[in-house]
Amino acid sequence: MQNKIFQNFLGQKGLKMTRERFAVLEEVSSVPVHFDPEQLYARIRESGLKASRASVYRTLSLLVESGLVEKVSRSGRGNIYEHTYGRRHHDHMICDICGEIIEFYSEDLENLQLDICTSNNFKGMSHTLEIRGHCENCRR
Amino acid sequence: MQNKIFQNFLGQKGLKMTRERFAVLEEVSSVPVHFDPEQLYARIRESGLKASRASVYRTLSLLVESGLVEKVSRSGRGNIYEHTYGRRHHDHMICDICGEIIEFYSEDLENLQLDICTSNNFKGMSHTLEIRGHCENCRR
DNA sequence: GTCTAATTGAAATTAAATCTCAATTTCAGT
DNA sequence: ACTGAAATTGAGATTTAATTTCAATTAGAC
Repeated sequence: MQNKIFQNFLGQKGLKMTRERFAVLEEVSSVPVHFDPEQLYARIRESGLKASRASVYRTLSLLVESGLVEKVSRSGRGNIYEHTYGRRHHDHMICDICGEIIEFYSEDLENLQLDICTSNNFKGMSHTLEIRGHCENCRR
Repeated sequence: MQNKIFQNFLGQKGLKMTRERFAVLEEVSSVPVHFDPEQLYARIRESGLKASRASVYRTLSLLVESGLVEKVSRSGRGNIYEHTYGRRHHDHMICDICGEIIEFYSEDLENLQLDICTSNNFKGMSHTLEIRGHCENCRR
């Protein structure tokens, strides 16, 4: 599972699996799917776990590198991350009014992007598609 | 042209066309297509024009609202904007290595997004697609 | 020209994220 | 289990981006 994955990732890079890194991964698993670093830090403090703000940010970067977490958006002030372990890739619609985040996935969309990368001789590693507008509820 | 457009926009909102706002729009027109607010501010200082940092940020928001400027990305630290007057919508590939920004446009991609919005009962107003990876030059 | 509401700018403030560096911890090699 | 080198940590300082404050100024309707 994800602990093993993270441990392998760290091993490959000659990094150590510390108590703090474990705590961050632990909390990432229990936090809502979309979260921001400060939220995560606050929750770690509340739960018995321990990791400084610096470690939270540092570990978050490693988790992104390892593929367990993705940076979702930078619409507002800070970054929003999401826990991606066991969830397939998807993109987001964000309601400008109520802030709701709707996830969607389209095979066609993914393929189209691959084609576009190919024809530009670009090696696409990741992407973010964010559609902003008004959600179902706010359309009235 | 764009001055008129901005003026109309301001008029409609009961806002005033000030020297400072004019200066910002002026400089947006001469700056490279992709720019960040601090760059813009620096260039305004250099040229004879005058507008405080606060006014630059404030005006930039208005320009986005008016449609003359778009927020492109928030990949790194600050926001990147682009001047969109007279240019059609497009998306971006950003090289993780050298930072190069490649623009692209795909009718199919746009249509696909429309379909996706429709089937989610979402009224899409704008979107940002950012593909990150390695550009042609950096692939070796 | 007058008047009022909008706007400005300098500096303080907020907020997110990163950096510093002495003290601590991990873990590979024994 | 012990040791030592190298990685990691945390508290607080720092950086950077952006926003806010508010008294003084200015635009523009009348």
